[in-house]
Amino acid sequence: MSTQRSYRQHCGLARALDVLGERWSLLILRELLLGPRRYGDLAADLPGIGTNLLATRLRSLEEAGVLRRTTLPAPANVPVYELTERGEGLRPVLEELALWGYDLLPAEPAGEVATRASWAAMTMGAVLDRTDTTGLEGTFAFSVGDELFYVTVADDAARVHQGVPPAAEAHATTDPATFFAIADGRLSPRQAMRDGLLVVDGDRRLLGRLLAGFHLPARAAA
Amino acid sequence: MSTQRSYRQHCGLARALDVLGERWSLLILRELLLGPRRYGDLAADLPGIGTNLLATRLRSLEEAGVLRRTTLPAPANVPVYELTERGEGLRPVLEELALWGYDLLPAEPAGEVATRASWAAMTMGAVLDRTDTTGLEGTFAFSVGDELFYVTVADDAARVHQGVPPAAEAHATTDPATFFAIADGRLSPRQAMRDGLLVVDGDRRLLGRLLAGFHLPARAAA
DNA sequence: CGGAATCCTCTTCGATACTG
DNA sequence: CAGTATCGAAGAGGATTCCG
Repeated sequence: MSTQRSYRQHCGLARALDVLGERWSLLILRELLLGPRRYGDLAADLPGIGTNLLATRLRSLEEAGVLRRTTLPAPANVPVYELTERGEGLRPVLEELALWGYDLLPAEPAGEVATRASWAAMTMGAVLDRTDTTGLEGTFAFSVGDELFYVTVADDAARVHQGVPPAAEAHATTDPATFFAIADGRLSPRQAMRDGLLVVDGDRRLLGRLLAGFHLPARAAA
Repeated sequence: MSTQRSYRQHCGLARALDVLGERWSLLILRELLLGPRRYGDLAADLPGIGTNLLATRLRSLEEAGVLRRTTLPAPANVPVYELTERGEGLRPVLEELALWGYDLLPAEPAGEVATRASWAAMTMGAVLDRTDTTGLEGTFAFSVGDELFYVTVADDAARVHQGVPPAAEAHATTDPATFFAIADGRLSPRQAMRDGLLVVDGDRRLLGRLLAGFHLPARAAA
């Protein structure tokens, strides 16, 4: 079938791009960085991809050993796609590239642009992952609109996962507008709580400390 | 002209891919990581690109502020393309991605595959850049077949540049086969010198120490 | 109903030829 | 030397249909 288009260069970068360089591939992997996902959820979170192209990309990424198709343990028993270890190895690359691109992003979403709190959270996770997190260890759940995700801070890795954690030090509930306002520093968590826009269950102090590091990057001067 | 195809997602990664995600773009930037290049040289080092596509990419990358078109100072006075600071900011991303892809590369170039010592050198530079280089500071020139490049090791940055350095601690001359054999550890520099396959001018000891760190990455087990 | 394969149109790519 | 013009081939996007 696929003629396997290739740059035909004996070079690591060219080889990486042979595998990852086609349209949508890295965005599929971005979604999987948040955890295993179902086909339909991937399609929903990648508006515009078209179901045929999603299937094609998933197949070629699976062939390349970057992701695998598997089945969630009972009682879920649903088929999902998840990163392999090789795919997980792309996390630093995708985080760096996201941070680089964040600087090119307009301050406000303009026009018909899809927005997800979890995309911002991934960028925030990249920031947190590059700072000292001692004393912040724990799990922090977020409900933002209809999105559910959580942040885990361990020894020296910070990760954002989609879904609901088994347990958490704190659970924050808010709406997207408030979430983004806090994330880029326009609103303090303290003020948001006072106004009833941010509701926190659990360890408020620790969540407050988390939010000091879990935010969008400073933007370069225009 | 170009409808500026975009993923239309308010996400750093998606934005980065809007700018860099099209075919050939990152390979053009790879070439520019080695220094300013002329249009014709880019075309020659990217076999298969097609001159129209090269022109289109250069234009859009210039518009994105990743590279600029400029003129080399007299007496050269030739037009070249070079990275902007924003483009230079992609170096860590490209190095990480190249290291990731290097692992997928077959041990031997198979079939009709272009090979350049400078591509390997870039990967080797990425390795060197991630190790401690104290005591290795200096400039080291290489002539490999018809390729000329040099490695600079400063405080804690190692870089590979195309061309001839103003001055160097040592100058190594060899053929591609010997260079690759040394680079991936199949041949010791010492042995290559004894066999007359590697000729070194200047500080042999320091060059020998450089080559201890300037090599291709260890390959993951198959 | 979720997970794809098919079909059709439009855009992009690749190769060569051509021009200032 | 540094690009632009052109054109057939391949890829992407969208809707619909098929399969379990």
